[in-house]
Amino acid sequence: MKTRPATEYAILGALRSGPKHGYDILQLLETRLGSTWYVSTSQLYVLLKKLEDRKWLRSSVAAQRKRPAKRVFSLTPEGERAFEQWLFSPTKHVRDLRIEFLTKLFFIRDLGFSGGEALVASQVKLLEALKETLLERRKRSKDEFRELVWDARIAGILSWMEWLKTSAGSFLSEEGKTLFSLDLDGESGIN
Amino acid sequence: MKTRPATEYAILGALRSGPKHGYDILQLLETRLGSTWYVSTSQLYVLLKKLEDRKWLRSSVAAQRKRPAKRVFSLTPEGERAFEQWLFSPTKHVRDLRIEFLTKLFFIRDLGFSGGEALVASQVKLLEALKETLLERRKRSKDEFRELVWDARIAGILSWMEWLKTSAGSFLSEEGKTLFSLDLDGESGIN
DNA sequence: GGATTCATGTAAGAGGTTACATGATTAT
DNA sequence: ATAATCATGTAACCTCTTACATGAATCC
Repeated sequence: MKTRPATEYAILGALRSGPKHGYDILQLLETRLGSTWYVSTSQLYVLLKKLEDRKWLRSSVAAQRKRPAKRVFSLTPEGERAFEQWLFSPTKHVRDLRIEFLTKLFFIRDLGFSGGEALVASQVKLLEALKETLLERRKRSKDEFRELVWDARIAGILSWMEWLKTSAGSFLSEEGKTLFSLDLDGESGIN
Repeated sequence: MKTRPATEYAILGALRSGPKHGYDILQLLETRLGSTWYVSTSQLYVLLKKLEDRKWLRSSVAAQRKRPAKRVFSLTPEGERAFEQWLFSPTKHVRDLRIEFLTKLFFIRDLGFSGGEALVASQVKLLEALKETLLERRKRSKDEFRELVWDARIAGILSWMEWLKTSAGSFLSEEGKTLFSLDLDGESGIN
């Protein structure tokens, strides 16, 4: 199963709070997500077309007296489902945390969803498991270069786990709209 | 100044220890760099052609009695210069540490270069400076999401700095380095 | 007789960037 | 007047992946 590129979900997320036209989406992603997620204007319109073909979006043209016509996009029920499924899934790869996971957290809070803590918890669990397999492999590694590689990856994972438990936790708990529990997992007292 | 994709430098690195043909390069990168750097067979031949066009490589066809002809590639002086310039430059972006920087360290040790410690030191310096600017920006950040983003990036940088000072340091200083020995005559040494 | 190793490539496609192309309105 | 904002797109190109294509030699 090939997962769709994350950029498309950012667009879905922008539309989750109501129908918007292309330029609007651009503004929203730029001002709110900032440097975390840059979508070029060209790419945006290409992706909007693609998402409409896939029936996750539909559009209607809104004529304006003084401006070029706008194409207003809105989520279809399928699109909404796809977005929420993406939103609450932890990322499989560590490299996707930096952009993709951050964006998930953004939308969860921005759109007023609950379930952020659960997402963080499942991401921690996933990283915990990954860390274990890497530690295993590190033990078995034949040469020093491999060890160096595993060390780097493991260090990165630990850093993200720490971040998830502290920064991400408090980001979600601020505002107090959902119950905050840092009781993330049973078996890892290790740091 | 657009930097060349790092994959090409891995190929140059493989050839730095002596002329090789495509299949050989593939084997070498696979067995030595392993999962750190995967180059598909198709990509390899495309890149070899590109590098030859760029005059960083030259090739000659070596006929074999019992096998299909091999095209043996070797570094030109320009190629060698380009490789060494790449080899001793720290990576500008944190995301490139995972693959590109690791590979630099591999080649420095594998080829018996000195100057690894200096590279590590300059990479640390670069990250240190980056950390400072990020800390500055974090202070100025208007919303909590931006703070979260900066926190993640800063944590990642700190993790890498720690790794550079410990793991990378001991990797370079350890004895039993494989000093490269050239095997210049064509098909003798292999299998 | 069938799988694996040796050995080299082409072609299509996915996902993205940069450049190009258009044009009206509004703010300075 | 001219720059910025609003508003939409196409085309070319880059890097990498996957699939396709070929074929002899050797190992089991």
